[in-house]
Amino acid sequence: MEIRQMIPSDPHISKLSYGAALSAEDCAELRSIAAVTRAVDGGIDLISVTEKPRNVHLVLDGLACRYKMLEDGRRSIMALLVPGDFCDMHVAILGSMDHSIATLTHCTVVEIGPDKIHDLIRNFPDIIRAMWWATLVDEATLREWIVNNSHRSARKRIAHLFCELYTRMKTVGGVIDGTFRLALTQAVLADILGLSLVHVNRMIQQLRHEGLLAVQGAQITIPDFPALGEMAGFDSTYLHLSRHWAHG
Amino acid sequence: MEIRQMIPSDPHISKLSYGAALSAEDCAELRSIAAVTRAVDGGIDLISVTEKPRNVHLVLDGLACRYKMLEDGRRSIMALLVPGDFCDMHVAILGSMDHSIATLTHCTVVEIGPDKIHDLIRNFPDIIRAMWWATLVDEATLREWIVNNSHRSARKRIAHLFCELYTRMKTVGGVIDGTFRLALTQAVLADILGLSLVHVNRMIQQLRHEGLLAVQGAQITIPDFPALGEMAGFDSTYLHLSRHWAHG
DNA sequence: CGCAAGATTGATAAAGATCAAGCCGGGTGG
DNA sequence: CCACCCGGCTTGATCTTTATCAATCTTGCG
Repeated sequence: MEIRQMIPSDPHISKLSYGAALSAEDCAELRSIAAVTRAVDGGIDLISVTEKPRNVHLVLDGLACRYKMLEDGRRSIMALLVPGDFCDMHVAILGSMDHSIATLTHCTVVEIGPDKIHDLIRNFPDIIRAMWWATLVDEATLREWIVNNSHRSARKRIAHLFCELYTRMKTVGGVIDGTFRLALTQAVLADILGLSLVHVNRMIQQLRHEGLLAVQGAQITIPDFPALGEMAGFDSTYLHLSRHWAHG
Repeated sequence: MEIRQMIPSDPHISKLSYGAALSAEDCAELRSIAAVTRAVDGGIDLISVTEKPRNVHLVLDGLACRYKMLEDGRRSIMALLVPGDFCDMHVAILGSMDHSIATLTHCTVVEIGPDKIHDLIRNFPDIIRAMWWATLVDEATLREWIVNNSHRSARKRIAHLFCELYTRMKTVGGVIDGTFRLALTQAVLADILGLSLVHVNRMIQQLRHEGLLAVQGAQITIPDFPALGEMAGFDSTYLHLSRHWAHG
């Protein structure tokens, strides 16, 4: 049986609730923000290099990424945006983009204008606080990707990425029985991890044979998450999911 | 002849002036902040993992880094802090550190308490704006490090790092005749770049023999910066040094 | 003088890239 | 309905890059 839809309708609310204690009004506001969506095909730039960024983006469904092209035509992916992820909260301070953001699959996104942000700042401080938290988690994730891509073997690198995605999907309610949906081709994995497509393929097969990973199309299953995490040296601290604000 | 001191006394002012138009009062305030310094030996943690961060740090002299230790005892360095760099502007929002910050050499640092930050927010909006700019540049630098460490050969990786450091040192007035001082051991370079010490050594020698780089102790000379940049695929856009705010 | 930190060298092994096919499934146009 | 085409996955053979191991060298300094 294939699971068609696993992401709840308000992934951003699930996610932000880890960053601040959101009231019923906050949630209502966040729901209303997500009322007007835009459908975008896969492989489309949401913002591209040199462009002057205007809106904050929110991914509600699908998969997008931050990337740069190298001199020789290869693509380097520096971040994945899964449902519930915001981006460019702040970027009005910088004059221009130094990278592009593109959809990898068909996506449902929300564009939030500067007016709305100012409204939030004035009237919904906890939402803003949660959005800052999300930004800081993104930064921590960048650091962990540096560690992963610089110092781990191909095998661990792949395993670590899947552990991260599993955990992130879980926070937006996208994991059922160790299974989640994410249309990651092996070519995309190669661009993320700085490995060749062929090598990614072989390492994934190895993980499959060891029973640590199961992939069928876009459906990814991690049968024994602790085992995979142990193998990869995965420590979720950097995702800051502890809701520390609740204790104080 | 060896150049002893090349960093001007207020590197943070030089740097922040790229992030916002600072008034004479802003500069005076920044100078007074840097009046009370702390001397720290090399190899000391300024903040370590799991600690609850309190103060914002500013490096006035020396070299520090963000790092994590891996399971197997290796060290992964995710960021270098050179004179003029702030860190943890924000981090009060997060409950705990997910990495450590340590000095690599003897450093002169400033610790800025929450009270001072609140004072700045109330009375020096341009300083705050510039500090946000610095934070966003740090984030952009993390992204470029992912690209560098994931997709470039050892040779280019090293060259690219030196191009970045040259450029960053230049913005704080630390470059004279293509020469700057930075006490980077080859072991530290290995931890930054995810390469073995031996391989770093050989590649640096290669760059030296090609006349692209000269290293004598802590003194680093880049005789032909455009040539090195060209070779490494270095594009300084991500450092956001254009002073866009000046045109508008 | 002798030590320690850092740089260098040579020999060998392993991880991963590259090249070149082949395969599989789903969509499409005749 | 079927041939074929294309994107994505798989395989095998071979080549490069980089790691590892084990010394040795250099230099500043107590």
